[in-house]
Amino acid sequence: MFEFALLGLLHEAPMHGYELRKRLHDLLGAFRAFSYGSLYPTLRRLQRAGLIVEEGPEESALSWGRRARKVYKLTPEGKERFADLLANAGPQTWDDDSFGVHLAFFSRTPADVRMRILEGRRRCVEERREGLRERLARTGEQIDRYTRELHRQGLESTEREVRWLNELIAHERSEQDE
Amino acid sequence: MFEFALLGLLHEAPMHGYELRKRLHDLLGAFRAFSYGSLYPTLRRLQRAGLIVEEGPEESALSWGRRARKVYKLTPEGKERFADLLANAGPQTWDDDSFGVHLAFFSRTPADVRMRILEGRRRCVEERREGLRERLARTGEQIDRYTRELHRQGLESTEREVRWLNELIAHERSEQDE
DNA sequence: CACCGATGTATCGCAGCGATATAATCACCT
DNA sequence: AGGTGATTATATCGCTGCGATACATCGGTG
Repeated sequence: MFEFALLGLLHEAPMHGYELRKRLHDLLGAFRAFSYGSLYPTLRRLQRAGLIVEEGPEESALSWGRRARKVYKLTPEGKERFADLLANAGPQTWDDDSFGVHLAFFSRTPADVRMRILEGRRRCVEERREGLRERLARTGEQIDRYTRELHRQGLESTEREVRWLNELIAHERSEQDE
Repeated sequence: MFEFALLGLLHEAPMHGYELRKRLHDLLGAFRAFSYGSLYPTLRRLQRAGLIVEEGPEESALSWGRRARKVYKLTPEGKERFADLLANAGPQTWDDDSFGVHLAFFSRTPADVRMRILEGRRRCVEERREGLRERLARTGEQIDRYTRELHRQGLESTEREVRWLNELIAHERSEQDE
């Protein structure tokens, strides 16, 4: 997942770790924070898998004095891998953790896959909503006040998210027709 | 965190793994799902730490024919540990992952700690909200449509959560004064 | 000059997840 | 009586990601 995000980011330009992290943080803002504890290991994983490579040590002319940094760039296999991940978009693509990340890379995502992800996400949130509705109805008044409050808030926010997704989907469709 | 949840649940009654999982799922509903992959290891961890013990094999009379199950109950140390976790409630208590869990155990939480957690959570969400506002303002129109949409939605939902927390806090205060 | 905050790379141990294996029991249909 | 699938139940494996921490350099500000 982090793998997906890093590959996506490196499509913009070659970057070093710190930069990737900042860029990602900027992109996802509230949605999800990635720590260096995942960043560097993932980077090495991608490198071992041949999906990224360290850019040669040239271009030192301009920016010397700068601290040692490793700039990574995508290999053709890396680009392919990113495309594959999108092509095989499935349930884990639209769970709470990844949906935001994928949305952030939508401009680099084919229209049909965009639609599949949006609809998958909608179904996922709708299911949660139904679960909450049922739970709230089932447990009449006898349940703990705070838990009830938690579920009420959860229900409301899933309802909002479904509405939001509907708008996104509608917009997507209108663009497709034009 | 899972540790906190299990200790909290076992205050209700002695339970076996499967039951704990179901109860937790019911309690948290949409909020968070726990897999058996964390459940059983955590249970063993708690047992090793002496916070829970397997209940003796008695009372077999009533329920035989049932599949082997291990019923755990709290030790005094376990109860103490739960109280300690509440007493030392800090930042990790009110992050996205744990806040819901803690709220679900509020009826077992002292009023002053409840207030500390609610206010901590509010500050945390407010900070996120400010971050999003700033980011939305800073990046005028030039940013990717989808990312922008993500941030807009994020901002709206954090705003709603702050309002919700305000209500909870107000209610808490009104109860304190009465 | 001394300190601080940002830049930068890196590792360690732990928490939690998803997938999977295994097995007994129950409710139901035929 | 037999079969089938859902539910109850425990457990492990490898992996992802996190928080804490360490370390080093740089550009300012007091």
